[in-house]
Amino acid sequence: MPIQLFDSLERKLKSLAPSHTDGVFRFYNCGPTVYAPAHIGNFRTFVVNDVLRRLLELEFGADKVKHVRNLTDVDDRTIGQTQKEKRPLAEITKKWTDKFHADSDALNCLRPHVEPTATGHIREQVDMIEVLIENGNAYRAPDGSVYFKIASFPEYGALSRIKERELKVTNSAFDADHKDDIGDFALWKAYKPEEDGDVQWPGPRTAAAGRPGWHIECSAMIKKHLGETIDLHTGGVDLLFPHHENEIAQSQCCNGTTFARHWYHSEHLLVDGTTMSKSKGNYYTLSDLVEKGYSPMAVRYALLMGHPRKQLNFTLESMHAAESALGTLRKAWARFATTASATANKPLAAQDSAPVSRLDRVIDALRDDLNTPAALGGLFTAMNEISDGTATFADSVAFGRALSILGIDLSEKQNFSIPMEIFALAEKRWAAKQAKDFAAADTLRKELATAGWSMLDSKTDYKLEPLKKA
RNA sequence: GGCGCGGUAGCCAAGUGGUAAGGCCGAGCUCUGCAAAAGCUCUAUGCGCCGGUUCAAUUCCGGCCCGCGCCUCCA
Repeated sequence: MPIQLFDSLERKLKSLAPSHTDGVFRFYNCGPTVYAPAHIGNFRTFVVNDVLRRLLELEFGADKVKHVRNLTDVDDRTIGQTQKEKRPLAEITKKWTDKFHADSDALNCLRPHVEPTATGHIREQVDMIEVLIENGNAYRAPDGSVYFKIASFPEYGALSRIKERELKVTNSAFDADHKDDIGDFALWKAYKPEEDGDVQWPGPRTAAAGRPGWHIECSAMIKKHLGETIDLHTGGVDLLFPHHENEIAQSQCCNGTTFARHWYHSEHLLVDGTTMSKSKGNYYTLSDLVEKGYSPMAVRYALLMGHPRKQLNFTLESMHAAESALGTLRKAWARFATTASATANKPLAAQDSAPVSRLDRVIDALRDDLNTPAALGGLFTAMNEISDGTATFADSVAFGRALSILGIDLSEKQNFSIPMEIFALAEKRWAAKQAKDFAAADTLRKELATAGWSMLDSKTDYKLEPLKKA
């Protein structure tokens, strides 16, 4: 069964396969703008793409997948941030790039093979813009900016069906006030001293100095790192229009070939039933959730609980469910891993086929349009079957493989430290318990709870855990 | 107004023309000084509403109600 993914352009499921003779599957995922911490809605897309990357590597081979994801490090928002903070652009984008990497790592997302930046590809962008001007697809505006002329590209709107839409004409849509047509978009923005600080580069021939428009960076970086035709282009739905529509226009007019053979868009993450925004105060970053006591792995799990092409409503309750589910998996795996080791000496062939196929339902669910909730369900179904004490070595291997495709790391990472006074209280309680002074032990347990800690006894030992914050 | 998506148990969620995966929560049992943990067991005669097609619909068709997203900041 090949990997099938919904194609946003043709609006149907299509099989994925490399088209280049080298057999390398080329895919590009639109990355973050590094002017602030990425929120978990952003990470939904990146986690989904990470599962896709892992699945592709399983399918085509680890060395037969080339994954490129950009960093937008110059645009209205990054520049706006430099003005707000009165700091150099590079300093701000470095800070948030580092944070993005740290969060991605914590979420167990594989780094893309190439992570190009917009500022690192000014030359490539200018080159493309010049070709577009020469081809008559772009024009210089009076202020020295350059715009793409959508009327010059008949297929414009195929992806987003923009021709069937009514463009809402507002004043802000005409912000640039130099466009010939409301649908035209900026390829190059002329330098504005009062807004842009010291951010500017020499522009395309005939244009003013300034900076690239947002859309052109992806077209230029894709051309450089993946070629003129790529096998898959992904991103969040919000990028479908205008960003991806514009990329198609730019690239196809410049290169004269099909830009992306397949388009895939993941849906929005909602919070409390509505889209995330700072003004609504429903804006979570990874750090926010870690601060509340949730593990990054639980965040990843929570982001995979919904089908990637369906809106997913994120709540703290779902975080709790994710954390619990992860705990169940962790304990079950530990349990049957030990029973599996007992069978490890048996010949593999004798125990291979059936058990491995039990876990195939996880991979199969993923192959079927990246159905992550079904994959997670399959994981538990298999787990329940294996947990009856009959787990074999092959089960254990297959289970581990299924987990790794989902990028779920079950190793326990203690992300808290125990303050000395808490440890002292716990020791005191343990001593009281050993002395069978249960009244004192209970009082101490309450004290620990008040301080935000829970003490878990076993026969010979105890464990301290912080209570979850609301 | 235009484009699109969704409504399945307390919550999340998959799925199929032939009678509902899975997770969380909850309950019961075992275990246990307490509290947990762990293990086992249980939890939708029904899939927004109304019609239609069909031997059979949650699954197809039509209408309606409700929710959400997008329409040039946006993963």
